[in-house]
Amino acid sequence: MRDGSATREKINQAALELFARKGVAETTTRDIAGGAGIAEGTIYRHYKSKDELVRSLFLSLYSEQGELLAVQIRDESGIKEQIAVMIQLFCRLFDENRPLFTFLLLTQHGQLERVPDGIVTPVGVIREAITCAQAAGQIRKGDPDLLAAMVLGVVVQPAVFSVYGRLKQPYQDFSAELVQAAWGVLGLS
Amino acid sequence: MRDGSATREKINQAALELFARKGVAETTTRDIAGGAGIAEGTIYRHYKSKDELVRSLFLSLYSEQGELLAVQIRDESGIKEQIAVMIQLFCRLFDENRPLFTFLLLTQHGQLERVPDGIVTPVGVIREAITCAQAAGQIRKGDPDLLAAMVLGVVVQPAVFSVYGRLKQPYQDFSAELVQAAWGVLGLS
Amino acid sequence: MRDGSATREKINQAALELFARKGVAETTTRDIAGGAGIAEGTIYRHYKSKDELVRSLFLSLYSEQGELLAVQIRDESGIKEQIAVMIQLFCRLFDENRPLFTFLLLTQHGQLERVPDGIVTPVGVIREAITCAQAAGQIRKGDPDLLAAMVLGVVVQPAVFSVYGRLKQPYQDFSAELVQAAWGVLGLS
Amino acid sequence: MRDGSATREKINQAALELFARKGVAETTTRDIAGGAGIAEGTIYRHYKSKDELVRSLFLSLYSEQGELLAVQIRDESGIKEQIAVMIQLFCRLFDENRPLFTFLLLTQHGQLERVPDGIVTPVGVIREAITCAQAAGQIRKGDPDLLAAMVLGVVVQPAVFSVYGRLKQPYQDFSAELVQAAWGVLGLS
DNA sequence: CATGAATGAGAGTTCATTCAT
DNA sequence: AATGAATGAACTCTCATTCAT
Repeated sequence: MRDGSATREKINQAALELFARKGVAETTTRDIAGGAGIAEGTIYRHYKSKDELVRSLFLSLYSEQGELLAVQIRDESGIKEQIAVMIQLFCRLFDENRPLFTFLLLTQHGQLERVPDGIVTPVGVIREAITCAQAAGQIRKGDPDLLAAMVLGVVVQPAVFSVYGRLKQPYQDFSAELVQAAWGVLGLS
Repeated sequence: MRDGSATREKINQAALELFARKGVAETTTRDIAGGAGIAEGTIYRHYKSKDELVRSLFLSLYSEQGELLAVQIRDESGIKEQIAVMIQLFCRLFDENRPLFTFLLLTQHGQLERVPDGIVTPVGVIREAITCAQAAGQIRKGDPDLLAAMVLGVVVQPAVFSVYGRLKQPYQDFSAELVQAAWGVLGLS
Repeated sequence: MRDGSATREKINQAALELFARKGVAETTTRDIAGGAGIAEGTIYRHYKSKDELVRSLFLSLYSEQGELLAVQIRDESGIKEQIAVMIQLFCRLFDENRPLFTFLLLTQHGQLERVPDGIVTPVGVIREAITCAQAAGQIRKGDPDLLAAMVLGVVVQPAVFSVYGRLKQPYQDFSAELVQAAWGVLGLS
Repeated sequence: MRDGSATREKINQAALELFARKGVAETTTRDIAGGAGIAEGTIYRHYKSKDELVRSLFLSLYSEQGELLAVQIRDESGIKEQIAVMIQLFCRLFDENRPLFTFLLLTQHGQLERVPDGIVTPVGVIREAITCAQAAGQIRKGDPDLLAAMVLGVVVQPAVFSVYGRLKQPYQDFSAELVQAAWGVLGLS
């Protein structure tokens, strides 16, 4: 903490919050510096550019979510339970840190194209679980990328609506319905 | 040419294509003028600002999609068929005009918040169909906004992945699977 | 009036009113066309440029005032009476057409430099009257340009204050005081 | 140089000189930056807009002149002496810094309307002196605003003519005549 | 490591002017 | 003579980035 990593964390926090609230293009480096309580130039001691800050923030948070999901389902063997715990986790995390998910949702465009290989992503984890379940005969065959996308869509689109105020309750209230629907997508129960 | 509607259309076409390819913030008014083959100042005879161009374009295209869906399901009475024809229509339109959907998908953030009331939107149409089906006892009760969001997600998220190259086939190839999944979301067969 | 001079007059009226209210630089050709109820391009059938419109308007109105003053004092022989009638005339015209004087007052900067020779101007008329009075021994010697400027200042500066709201009564109320003061400037009674 | 006050001063100097020479509307921010030897963007670290630069410059210089006058007449008790020293001071300052007065004279239109209360202005000082003199019975009754305006006009209008080349001598040459005329306005000797 | 004044390329926008109708 | 859509040069202003302190 002597080495300035506290400063970096302040930058990340301020940037995340501002990006979620105003959008990336609409947030200036001055905004970020102001929010973090530091000088504008200081940002450039920690990131080569604003763009790198955005990418770094996105990638670390995106893969962090992937890893949380991965850990969560490690001990579950059935796809039904895996889907359920993933969705419950997502709902809880979403309610606990909306700026984070707002940021991920609205930054995915422009970032998804350049996610490097060999990173654990939420989609990757879902896709993996689906592939395993297919191998185990738990669910029907079919393009696992498509299935993963559809499952993700079931969970993410209501979250988008929640962010934009069309759905007003805590996201966890929808947990059971979301699980049910995701199962439906995969033809379960 | 006596009226400027041809010019306005050229602006719309160029803007749509550029917004889809590079993003809104990354597209300059100079880019648009160049793409449309007109002078930069001419944009401002048709739109008060770049922002108004974006909003106007989004709203007209967004509601146009809504109306196409509405027309398509008018003569269908069962929710299953309605879902099916909507998805088939979406798949076909998506393949026929990717820039349009790319634009809508990546511009929704920042625009959805300010969709005026009294406009026909894709979500509105889906929601309406779901409400009717619930009233008719065709599907289970439950928050129609949530159900509509989930159905939308099933169709839209794979489209996003398609736009970003994670799904490479023509979107119509997924048509049957998408219909199946959407039914599953609603608990239909 | 068949020949478009009515249109020219509409342009002049609208321009005068707008220039007085908003200033020359702040008034656009679009404003003028709108105010005159004509198309923007039409202005250019009557004036080569906005600048020429301003200059033409200024010069014709400025010299018109000069001529009105000249006519008014033609039959007066004493400087005291001449000063008095000029000021009374100015006060009346000012109250009757404030936009005109507002325009002249705020456009003089930038126009006075290029008043062509051989034109009758208010200052010229005052200067002439002073020179005559000096020749006739009615007032003391002294630079007639300076004397004319001072007399003009006595009348014009309160008018400026009136335009900007620091003096609120009708300008004619000040008539007697202004005459008295102008006489005082010239050392009369 | 650690604080930017030297830069601000360079901007003020360059702007004043250019505004006086070419007019405010005709002076671009590029001109100012060029004149000050700085980058165009630097102006905006010191002023929110060109308009604010103009207003700030006008107000500070205008009130500065007012304060110089106020200080000058503080120890004079008779209105005659006060008028005399004010005019002598004005003449000297005018000759020493023509751009400053040219700027004030041609910017007053558009700025005078928005002079905030509680600021010392040249007119205010003159008006105050007149009011006192009236109270002391030194000069005749009458609207002090009008009297102040007339006295100001006597001094300012020749200055305008001087700026536009109609009066060519140093302004101090007129000092005695101006004093005499100003006294005449007030009915003194 | 942190600062913040300065930079300068380039953005969005304005508007006097033109010209085909 | 009148129109008004189109022009394009030039404007004001923004902001990611640099660098002397």
